[in-house]
Amino acid sequence: MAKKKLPAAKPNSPAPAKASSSPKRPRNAAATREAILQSALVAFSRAGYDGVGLREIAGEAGVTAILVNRYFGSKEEMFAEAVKVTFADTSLFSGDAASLADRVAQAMIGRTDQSRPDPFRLMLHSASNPRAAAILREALARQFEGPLAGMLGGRDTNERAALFLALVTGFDLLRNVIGSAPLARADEALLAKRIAAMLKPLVDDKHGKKAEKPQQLTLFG
Amino acid sequence: MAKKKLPAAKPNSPAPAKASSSPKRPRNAAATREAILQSALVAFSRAGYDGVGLREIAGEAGVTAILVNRYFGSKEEMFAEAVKVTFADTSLFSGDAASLADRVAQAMIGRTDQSRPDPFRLMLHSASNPRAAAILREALARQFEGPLAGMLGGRDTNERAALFLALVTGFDLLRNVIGSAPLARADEALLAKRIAAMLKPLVDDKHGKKAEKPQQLTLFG
DNA sequence: GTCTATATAATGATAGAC
DNA sequence: GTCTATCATTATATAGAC
Repeated sequence: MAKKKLPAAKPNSPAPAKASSSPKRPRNAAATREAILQSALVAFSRAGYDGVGLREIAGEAGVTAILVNRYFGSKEEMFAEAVKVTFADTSLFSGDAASLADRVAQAMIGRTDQSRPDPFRLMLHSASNPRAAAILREALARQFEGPLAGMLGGRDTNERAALFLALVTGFDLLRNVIGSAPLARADEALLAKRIAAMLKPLVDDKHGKKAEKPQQLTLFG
Repeated sequence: MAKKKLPAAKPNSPAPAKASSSPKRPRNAAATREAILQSALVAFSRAGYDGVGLREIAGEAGVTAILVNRYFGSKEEMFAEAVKVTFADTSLFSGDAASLADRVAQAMIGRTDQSRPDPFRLMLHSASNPRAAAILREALARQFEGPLAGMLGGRDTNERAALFLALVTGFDLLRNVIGSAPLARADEALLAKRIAAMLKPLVDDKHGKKAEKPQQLTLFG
């Protein structure tokens, strides 16, 4: 319906007030850029890189799609900035290492709000695009794996941090993206206990080559 | 280049031999359907539901895109069948439960071939599409969670099976889709040990409400 | 600073020729 | 049984008006 929009509705309206008090039209560049970015955070987290168009992101910010390219250069560059911002909150990995597994497990079972920016959801929804995956790989390494590895003692901290994130991400995938029934319906307290039990072998490392030089870590990812 | 294809190359060729011995043109419907399906298995595993077009799938099978709709009805119906076939191999979850964690961990670290059909890769690359996610949810529950839960004793077998698959899937995501450096470079034997250590708390269940009725499981997912 | 209008390309699906 | 040709839609990105 309305195949090409009626061309006789607004071609020569007298321009009443130059739209100086329009509800959603920021006046300066910085505010417009920020509005677009905030819209992108939510949209990419909800639908992923390929799942949302520039028109949708711009429309939610109250502007048209052209401003996305004007302020960010391209969709890919905007995505890169959105990823960086979404991965900036590392509070999930702060605190003492002893209770890390329990805290993260407890935090993960509460993440069901589909309408808020979320680094794991953003990654899961965008990983299928190779370009997006490359951006996500770097953000994951520098903003998540790195800080998390810093909390872990012992050997192979980067590898153990990555396995830690693998479970967290996989759980989010099955529960909130795929919608696995056993995880969606499970008792939350018990679920958190089981996740913590899986994470703990990573935090208090019992593996690695038992009899070796006790001081030999020079390789950092 | 070649904006609309030169229209003077082959409009009235004399049709030399009716193409009865063309290298990639199956003669009967069943063979053509199977060729398309096999092409779809590989393509969907590599690029996901949204990442591959009908023309590409058909071209790899040696036919044109119209036959996809002819034999499967729509892209979505073809995807559903491809998912079912790709999830049909449950040999990963066969054998004794005692060594399940070690066997699966060992099997996962060897899955790096991007050019073969793979249920986890297929799921990871297609989960961002809501329609594909719904199809994957059902296949995962009936063809993976179910058989795996059947191998586990004790309580909440469906939930523990889902957590088991969460780690396996998350590991595949970070290592082979995102391309996390610590997981891609890690020593494989040590990696398998750590994954098995995370899976074992699920196989030999130590959680669940300790003091309760020992016989009370009537709810099946 | 923001818009309308458009360029270019790719998608899934379909009609009809052979 | 399979094709060429085309439909309608959508995508990102850009040109130029105001």
